[in-house]
This record gives sequence, C-alpha cells and structure tokens, in this order.
Amino acid sequence: MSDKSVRVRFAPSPTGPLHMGGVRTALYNYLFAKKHNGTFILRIEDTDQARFVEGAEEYIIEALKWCGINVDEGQGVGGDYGPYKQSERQAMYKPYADQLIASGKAYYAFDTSEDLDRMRKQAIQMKMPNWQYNSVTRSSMQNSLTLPEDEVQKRLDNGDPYVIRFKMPRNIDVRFEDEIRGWVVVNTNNVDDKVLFKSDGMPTYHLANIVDDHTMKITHVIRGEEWLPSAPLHVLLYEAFEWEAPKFAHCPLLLRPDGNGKLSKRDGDRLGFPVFPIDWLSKEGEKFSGYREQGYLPGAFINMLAFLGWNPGTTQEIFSLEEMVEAFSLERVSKAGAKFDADKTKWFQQQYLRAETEKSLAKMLREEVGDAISNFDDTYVEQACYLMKERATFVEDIYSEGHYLFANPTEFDDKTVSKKWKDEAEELMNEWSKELETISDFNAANIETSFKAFLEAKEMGIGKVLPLFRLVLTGKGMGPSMFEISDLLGKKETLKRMENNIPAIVKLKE
RNA sequence: GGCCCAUUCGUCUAGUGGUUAGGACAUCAGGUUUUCAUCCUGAAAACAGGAGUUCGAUUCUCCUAUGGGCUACCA
Repeated sequence: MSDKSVRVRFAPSPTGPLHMGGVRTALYNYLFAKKHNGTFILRIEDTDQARFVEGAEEYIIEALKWCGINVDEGQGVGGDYGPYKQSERQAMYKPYADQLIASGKAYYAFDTSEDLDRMRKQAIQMKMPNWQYNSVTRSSMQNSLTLPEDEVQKRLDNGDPYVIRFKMPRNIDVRFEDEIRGWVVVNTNNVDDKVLFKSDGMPTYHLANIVDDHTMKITHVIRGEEWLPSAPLHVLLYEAFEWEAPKFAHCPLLLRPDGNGKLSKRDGDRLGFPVFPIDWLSKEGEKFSGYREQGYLPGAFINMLAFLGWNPGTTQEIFSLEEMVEAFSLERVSKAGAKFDADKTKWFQQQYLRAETEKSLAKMLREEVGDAISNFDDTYVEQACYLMKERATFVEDIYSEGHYLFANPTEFDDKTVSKKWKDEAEELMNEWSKELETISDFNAANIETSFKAFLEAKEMGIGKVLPLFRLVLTGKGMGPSMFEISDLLGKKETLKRMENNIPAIVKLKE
C-alpha cells in the first residue's frame, strides 16, 4: 500500500439492527485494516434524525463485539479524531458547505420538497420518468444561480429554508479505480445536483462522509455496492475541496437464497434462518432473530460470512479470524452478489462445534441449560460432550439429543420397540443385567468384553442384542457407543435403569 | 424508463488464451458403524446466448438476454 498507515471505517447509520450484509462490510474493513497493521474505526452516521432508532447504536456495538470484530477507534472507544458520531460533529459541516459555495462549486436552492414533488409529477405526466435537479433544470428553479444576488441575500437574512446543492458539472466522465472492480466511469450528465446540506441544518451523507473521511484521515473506503452510483459525486467532492481522495472498494451485495433481490430484514424469519447477528426486538414488539441466540458460534458465523464474496484462492475453508487477516486481500473479493446459503452456514457451525474442546463445550452447555445439569460434575459433563459432539450442530443439541445421559428416559422409541423388542427380549435383558452386576471394574472396555462373552454364550449376533440394551438405557434406537454410555452412567445408574426400564418396555408391548 | 455493476455445477467459488474446467455445501450411490452421526470412496452436476479477435477462447472486444443496485432535503 502507500506509506501512510491504513485507516478504514465502518460507518453504519443507526436506523435499526445491523444486518449480516453490514456485518460483512465491517468484517472486510476490519480484515483489511489488520492485514495492513492499520486502524479500524467505527463511525455512526446519524444525520437523518427522522430515521433514528433507539437502541440501534448499542446494537451495532454489541453485534461487532460478539463477532470479535474489535474496534480500534471510534464510537464507544474514543480516539484522536472524534467525535465519531455525526450528530455530534454537526457544527463542522456548514463551513465546508460554505467553502464550496464561495468557490462556486455549490449553490443555495430555495425550492421546497413540495415544489420538487410537483416538478417530478409533472415530468412523469410528460413521459419524463426521471426528472432531476441538474445542469439543465436548475436554471428554471429557485436558487442562487437564477435569483438576483440581493434576492438571495434577502432570503438568507430572512431565514427562509434552503438547501445547498452540488453544482454537478455538465458532461464530464468521472473515472476512478475501484479496488474490487477496476476502472468505473460515469458521465456527470447522469447524476443530479445532490443536496449536500439539508434545510434542517444537517449535512447529507454525501457531504458528511467526505468531510469525515478526510478529517479522520481515512485511506480506504470499503462499503457496499449500493454506493457505487454516488461514488463519482464523492470523487468530485474531493476534487472540489482539493483533497486527496481515499481509495474506494465496493463490495458485492448479499442476495436472498430464494428468488431475487438483496437480503432483507424479513427474509430470515420467513425462510427459517437469521439475517441478524444477534436478536433484535423492535419498538413495535416485532422480534428478529440472531445467530447468537440460535446457538451459532461467532467464529462460524464470521467464517461463513467472509466466504460470501471472498475466498483465499486455496481449498482451505476453515479460518480463524487471525488466519483470515493473514489471507485477506481486496483483490480476492468477488464482483458479483452472493446468495446466502443456510445449509453451508450450518456446516460451518458444525465444523466449529467439533473443533471445540470438551472442556469448553461443557462450559457452554452449562451456560445454556444451567440447572438441568447442575447435579453433574465437570468430568461427567465433559464426557457427555465427548460422546455427543460428533452428532450435534449446536451446543444445545448435546443436551437435547443426549438427554438420557442426564436423566432416565421416560419414553421409548416406538419404532425400535416394535421392531426389536421380541418376546425373548425381556429374559435376555434380565440375564444381561445380571452379567453387568458381576463386572467389578465398570468401564467401557470391560463392559464390551463381557457383552461379547454374553453374546457368545447365547450364540446371538450383536445386532439382535445391543439395540435392546440401548433401548433400555436410553429409550432410543440410535446414538453413541453403548459401552461408553453405560460407562458414563456408572454401574449403579445402569443397573437401576435395567431394573426399572425393562418392565416399563414390557408394559408398553402389552 | 435512465444510469451503473455483474453473469462458471442447485448454492458459494477456483480458473486469468491451449485444463479430463478444480474444490466446498447440498443431492444420490457404496463402504465403515449394533444404530445414528462422524469418517472414507464414488456419481451426477456449470462456463447465459450470439458475433468477432486469434492457429485456438470459460478467459479479450462488442451486442443481446438475464440478474442486481441506484435513480430522496435516506443512508
């Protein structure tokens, strides 16, 4: 890169919960910053007071934290270029807008929203579907370009509402090199005279982001593709201020897995997967579910997200955040939008779950199910995790799928009972129970040896007998090794279950 | 409608003029396993279409189609 140290920012607006597309943009910014020993900055863009949503800023901070995307500087952590919230920087922007007016790059416009609406409607009636405030129409509007100077001054002195618009030059090809897409060219005839400063005294995004990025010494602007059409305006603004523009990188969008369009708020709960990192409860009481609450590990979520639009060029797919930092580059971010894939997300989660140690799984399991397993010591819970982790996707599955490890089953799988439990089963299990009783050192190996001997004596196959044992102890037709299960349950509990459950199953058969 | 961006298996993607077009998820079939899961092996599955450029195009150019984004005093 350049000799300047890399500074990037993630700049969401607090209009609601941060959706996973936003998280991915934050992630790419973070990875890029860390890769270049740079600084990752969080800036809150709240210039639109009308769309402000209570709690959104806190949500953003908490979500990034859960993901492990550590903010170096900015809202919530401070830094030398604050404040990092645009509403708190409000006083800074007007002088810059004035500067543009003074240099003739911008002008005052007095047309009200109603005036503009009327113009647009008229244009539509005249089959001109996209009326724009631009180099051809501005000459017939109420602005400092058409009004006499004293009239303009009078209106300003009078406190008449006005906006400041950028005077978009006519017919110029604006080109800039996007780090992901290469050269992008847009003719200024296609962009309008954007409002830079609103009549409520706030700057628009366009002005604020340029002023902030410049004053915060941002070197790379990594943002979503939805900003691509207005990037030429931003380039022109840097030129107008005679500032060096940062490099731009426009990331592809996240698309819905079904049909078309970009992933949106409601797609998740409709299609059965979260679109948000963590739960969000709207003011109206509507709940949007998050990955955290669904039981996903943050590493799995981030890993999946990174691969939606980026890949390292190798066949490695499981990456820790540190490994991702090492491997990341903007050149390897793809250009086309990516459809979200819920199945692959589950696969990532499964991989991450299995990579966890029994010790940490046990800890997480306790946090999740709490009281239900509080009677069991750590060794026991860890062993239960060991037995269940290969067949679990979420931590909670260890408990729900392996419930019999923590309590005597009260139900016995119908199918197994009817298929496997024949007339001689009761006698057989009672005899096996007696054999179990004789095992003094009650461990998996010894139980297995003794079971094999039992089979030999009975001249029976393993498939005939072991499922019965499983049914008695667990109530299920499938699961981990029975020898390890009985080892874990212990001799006392195993014998107790044999004693109680054999008659219970017999009763079911009647 | 206008402008911009994109287009390789169902999905995420590798590929940068000459490859049996590779991997992963999902699917299917075998194997391992008391069973389930895991694991292993294998199968099916793609260069949107048309013109060029070239000895040769998935790869370069153009056109078309399709998809997406933007088109607010929203970000």
